[in-house]
Amino acid sequence: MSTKDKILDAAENFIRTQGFNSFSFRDVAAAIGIKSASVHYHFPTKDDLGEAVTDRYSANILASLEAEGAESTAPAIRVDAFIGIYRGALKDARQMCLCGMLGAEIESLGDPVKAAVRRFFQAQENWLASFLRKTHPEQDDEVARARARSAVAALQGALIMARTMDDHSVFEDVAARIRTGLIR
Amino acid sequence: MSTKDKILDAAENFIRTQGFNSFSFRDVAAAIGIKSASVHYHFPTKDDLGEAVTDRYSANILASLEAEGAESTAPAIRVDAFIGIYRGALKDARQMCLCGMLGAEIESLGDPVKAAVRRFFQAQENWLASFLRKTHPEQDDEVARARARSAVAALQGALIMARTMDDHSVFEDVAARIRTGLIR
DNA sequence: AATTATCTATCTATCAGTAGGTAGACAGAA
DNA sequence: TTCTGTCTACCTACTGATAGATAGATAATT
Repeated sequence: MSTKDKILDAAENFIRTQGFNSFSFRDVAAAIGIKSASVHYHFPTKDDLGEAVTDRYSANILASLEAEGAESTAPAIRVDAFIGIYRGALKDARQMCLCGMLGAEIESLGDPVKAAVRRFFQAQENWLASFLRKTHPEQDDEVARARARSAVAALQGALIMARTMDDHSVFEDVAARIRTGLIR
Repeated sequence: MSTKDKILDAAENFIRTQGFNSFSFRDVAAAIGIKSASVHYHFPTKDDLGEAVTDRYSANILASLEAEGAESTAPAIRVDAFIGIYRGALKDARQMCLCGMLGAEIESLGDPVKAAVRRFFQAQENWLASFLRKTHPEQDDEVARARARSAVAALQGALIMARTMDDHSVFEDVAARIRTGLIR
């Protein structure tokens, strides 16, 4: 793996566990065995790094939804793929969604990172709303959008609560209700 | 207002807008026109300050629920009081729930703050679950708990999304669905 | 083929600024 | 006098960021 990718991996991990403002260039460098000046070589400023991590994360999520939850797949499978992305973050490494974390800290971020986080949430809402318009063509677009927003919000909040309470059942309780709410 | 209260107010504001790791003792001191050493006099460490802010916040929320949503009040009013706490944070100052922010950053916090945040979420869940057991006595306790957790999670996530998208309608869309879900 | 020049990725060393935190002086109130 | 609250002055550690050196690979020129 290239150094650039190692840096992105380490930075993503720091952001998703501790937040954007609680890690330094030195932390990232130490995590992968280089010096902080070398991190600056690949990403001149912390905002550059944050933007790159966020863009890569968004692309990965969308690609994963494309793979596991393509339009041809059955509705229940598609919903499970969507929820599974959030569950995986929690189960694999007790992490937040990258953009859930950055969204909480949004006021302390630079404009490029802010914009990248916005794009992520818009994409999540769009994916779910478009799913709902397909499975419930009789429903108003506004209703689909509201349902989509509610599901994304609940998943983000579920990650916060499950991590805080150190109890995965919090996430599962919320996920189960979202699932039936989206499939119904 | 006492200096101690001014410090708590300023710290709460910083945490709820930017997060616990993006403000300093100097920031707090400057916000209220004193020196950082004086902040240390009232709260020796940053953890002490974080714990005090969190405990005060929890007490205030519970008192407010006691006042506006006491057990004798009609269910719809009680739910509105609960949701209104979250809406107020967003509308008045575009702030997060203090514990939603700290919950996201939980891994970077000291144990006393962690514990205080946990107590808040447990109290929120308990309040809503006890409300639901009263309005739906026929329902299992586990269902009430799951419904309560889902509502709190969705409200926390709604704050993140509404702030990130700079669009209050995101919050209102989610709040409306939670409201009907809780009253039904 | 040999030489020269350029590029890439890293390093060491350093900067000015800020972090959380402390010691001790001082003024006013009890 | 003693206690309370605030101050000045300072500490060590760390922050994001930069400058300049260096080694190795690659490309261009002779």
